[in-house]
Amino acid sequence: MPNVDNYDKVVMRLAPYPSGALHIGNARMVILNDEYIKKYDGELILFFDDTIGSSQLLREQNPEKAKYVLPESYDLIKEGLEWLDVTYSKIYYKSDRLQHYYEYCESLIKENMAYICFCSAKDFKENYINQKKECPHRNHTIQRNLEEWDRMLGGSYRETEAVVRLKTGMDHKDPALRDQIIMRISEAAHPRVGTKYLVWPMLEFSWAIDDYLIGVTHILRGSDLVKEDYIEDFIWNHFNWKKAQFLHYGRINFPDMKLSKTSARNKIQKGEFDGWEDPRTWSLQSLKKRGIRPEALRATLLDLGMSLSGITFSVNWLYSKNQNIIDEISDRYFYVENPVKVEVKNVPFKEKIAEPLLLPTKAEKGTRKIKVESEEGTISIYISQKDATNLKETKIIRLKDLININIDKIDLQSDHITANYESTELNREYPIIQWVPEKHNIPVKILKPDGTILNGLGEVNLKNIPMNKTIQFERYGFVNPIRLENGELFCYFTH
RNA sequence: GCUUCUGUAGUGUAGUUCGGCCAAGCAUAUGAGGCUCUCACCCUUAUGACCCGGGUUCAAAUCCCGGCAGAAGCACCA
Repeated sequence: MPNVDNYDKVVMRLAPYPSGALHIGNARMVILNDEYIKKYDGELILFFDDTIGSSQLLREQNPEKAKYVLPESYDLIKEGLEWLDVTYSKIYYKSDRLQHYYEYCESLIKENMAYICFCSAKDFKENYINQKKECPHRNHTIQRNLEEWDRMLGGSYRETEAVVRLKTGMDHKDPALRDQIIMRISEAAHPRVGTKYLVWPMLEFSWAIDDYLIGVTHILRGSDLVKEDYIEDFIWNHFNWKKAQFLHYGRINFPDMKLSKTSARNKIQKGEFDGWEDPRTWSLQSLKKRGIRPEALRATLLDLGMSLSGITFSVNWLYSKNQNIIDEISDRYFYVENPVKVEVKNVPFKEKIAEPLLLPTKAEKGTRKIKVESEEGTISIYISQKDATNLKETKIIRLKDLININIDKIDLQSDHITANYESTELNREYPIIQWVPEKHNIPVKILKPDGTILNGLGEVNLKNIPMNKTIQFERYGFVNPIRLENGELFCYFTH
């Protein structure tokens, strides 16, 4: 990190916009900040970037697209940070600090660095930005601008009728930086301060003020915000303030994941998603529910580093890191999806207890017991549909830790298979599959990351497992048990 | 279109500051083999990259120039 020595102490800030729970993409910003703070023994500030968001007009005309503060997200964000094990020294709210922005905005007007503009957005872009011309309002006197500023604050103008523009220069070579708006009017209500304020700052302006006031030394932001550096720097230069350092990281694309707090919010409101824990939100809350370890997410994000190039994120990186952690602590159980019944005849015992290891890599953890009983020399068990479709008549397979059976007849139409007892000893020639007794088992539902729910049966020992501790269904994958209700186990699929 | 940034194996990253130790490391993915009463884990092994073209130099992934490709910004969003 550059220029650490220019400052007594490294101070950085997390600046989430509270429009929903933090998701896997936001976590990169959080983790990188946290790692730098730890490395340089600095201070981390949580600064809710809760300005007003979209105007009242947009909220009415296009509520789907509108961006606004969601009251519950303040807590959702804190919860996510806690899960990530990120601590901060203090909390600020932008919505508490409007007076600061007003004060410095007025200074800029007084010093002829800003003016009140009455152009519409379209007009300004087409006639002035694109043609590098100054709009008529730009040359109003300071006195006039101050009067109009008072009228803006006093409510004489409605939304979109007046804005404050910074005089960065209409001939600036970068069209993105020509006389940017720094303050605008919003009639929308804010969850924390209601309609107390009518005039709200734009992101870059508010940060120019706050980063200075709260003493931030290093600012980490995505490459989508590089132009904001210019505005902050412009204002710091003008006030002759000590500057913070900017650091950037590139954008990540998340194919097959819709990573948008706004979009998640809409789907939750419509009832399409089951709250912020729905795996399709990819929120930190949902990852926790799935049994993803925060250390795995941290390591994955850290692997990406500060690279400026656009990255296509592969969720397998996360799964792989997570598996390294949970594989050696997740107990194993039998689970059969879309069960198909198998009747095994001519078994030479009345009852037999299979004793598979809870965790093969740690045999000292012991075994679990699965009992099967025969009636008139026949036992009934279930296997998964997937395994059933791979069976062939007269072929021998092994029911893991139990017996070998010789397939007799396969009738997948009626989900019924018959077989004959073959032998008991392990023989590696035979394919090994998992099974569940017909008499003692437990229904299991699994919620997949795409929102689908799958049904199956699990071994009876699942009735006595702790919730929220990942387990592995052998030859299937890892799941996180969420609740045992009405004799049914409900799990989130991990990976 | 204008502005800025970035280009190392399928994917991501290390190395680029101060050229040589990089015929390029690591992770993940994939193939093969081993271990195992899971097609998990673990072990062994294989595959696979410096965007292109010039230039400087004894020497370039690293410096310079020119292409090309990708990303971001050009909102009264953050």
